[in-house]
Amino acid sequence: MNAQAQIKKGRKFDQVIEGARSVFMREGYEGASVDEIARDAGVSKATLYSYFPDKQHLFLAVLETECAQQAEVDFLEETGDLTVEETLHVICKTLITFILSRFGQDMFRVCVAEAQRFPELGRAFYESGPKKWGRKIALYLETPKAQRALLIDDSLLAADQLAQLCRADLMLKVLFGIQNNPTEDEVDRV
Amino acid sequence: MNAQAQIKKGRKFDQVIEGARSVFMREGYEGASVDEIARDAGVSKATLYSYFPDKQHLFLAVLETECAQQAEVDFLEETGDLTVEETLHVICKTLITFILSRFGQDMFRVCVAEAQRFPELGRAFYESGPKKWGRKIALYLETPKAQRALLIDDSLLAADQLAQLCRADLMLKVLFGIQNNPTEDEVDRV
DNA sequence: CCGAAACTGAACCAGAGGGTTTACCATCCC
DNA sequence: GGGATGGTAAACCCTCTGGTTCAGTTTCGG
Repeated sequence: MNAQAQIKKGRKFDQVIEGARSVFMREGYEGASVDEIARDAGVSKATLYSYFPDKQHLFLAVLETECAQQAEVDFLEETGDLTVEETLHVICKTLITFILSRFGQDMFRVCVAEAQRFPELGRAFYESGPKKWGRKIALYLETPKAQRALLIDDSLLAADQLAQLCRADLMLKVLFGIQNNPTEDEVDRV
Repeated sequence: MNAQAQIKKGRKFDQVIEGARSVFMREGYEGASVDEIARDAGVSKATLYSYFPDKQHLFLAVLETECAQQAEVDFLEETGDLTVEETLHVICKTLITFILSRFGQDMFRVCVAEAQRFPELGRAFYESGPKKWGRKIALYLETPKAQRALLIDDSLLAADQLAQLCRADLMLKVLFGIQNNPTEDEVDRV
């Protein structure tokens, strides 16, 4: 009764997705060739085309699972006995680590690049990534404990801004990787 | 004696660059075909190839002029009799307007997308864009007038962060365009 | 008005692209 | 044993791509 039950079948399915993922992330949509994907996935082109009707659907399928995986990333497992400042520090560090990770970078790059060609993609990425983080952070900011320590009226906007501050050096990472500024971020913000 | 004097010659040069610009921005590097560029530029493929040895060089040339143009964007023409808060407001508004403009968006998208394939591109974009803004804002923040009103130790970092706050809704623009938050940004910041 | 330089159009090339098909193998379950 | 089912390899089709060439036209400075 599942909607996608008709599409996916066969044992090599995951191999295909994984191979496609790596090639698409490396080369972008137009840059990736189906032959290369098949080779990289250790699968024949025929098999590949038995799963997906064409390149586009394969691409979308990959991005779908990526977005789902992105949405899984979590934080705030235990925040019980930390001060508000410490908690924010943890949040920022987690976010920054994720954003600077290979996964986060590739994801971001490909989605930005192809959001034009695949309009739905932009929305899906935004929903499963930034928006989700924003909501979670906002949720924490509305906690009585946080409210007592900070004066915030629009918690969603504030959450967005906090998240954005963490990105301050995203582009710098193209050149080198630092992640020691969360401390300063915190100080400035609180 | 100029380094690039040997390369560029002929009357249709600008047409070529312009056509290439629009196609590359629309389709990305791999997505753009040379035939389409020639058509769009109102020029024959032969002419095109008389200017540039290959697609890659054409692409780089386009991006070069784009970066130069990006670096031209200016603000802070007159800041004489404005309060510090007002000045910051103006700066933010200018930055946001630029970032959300068609030009800024296309620029950003293509550079992010192709920074992998053309490593120098990422650096060039960063230098002529974000870095330049950061330095300019930092310059203002070090003004005696600003120093009197704000307590800032690392003005470059602060500038980066201010600029970054302005980007808070960049992705939202994929869906709709707002620019009424600079006011709130200011309030939070000062 | 001449001659050179710039430009054109179209034909051409080799290679690679997406996508299909065919004929053949490996399981696995009855 | 004998079909299904899922997989494979390779050849194949057709289109498009980047890139070249060339005979002929436009443009323009002197």
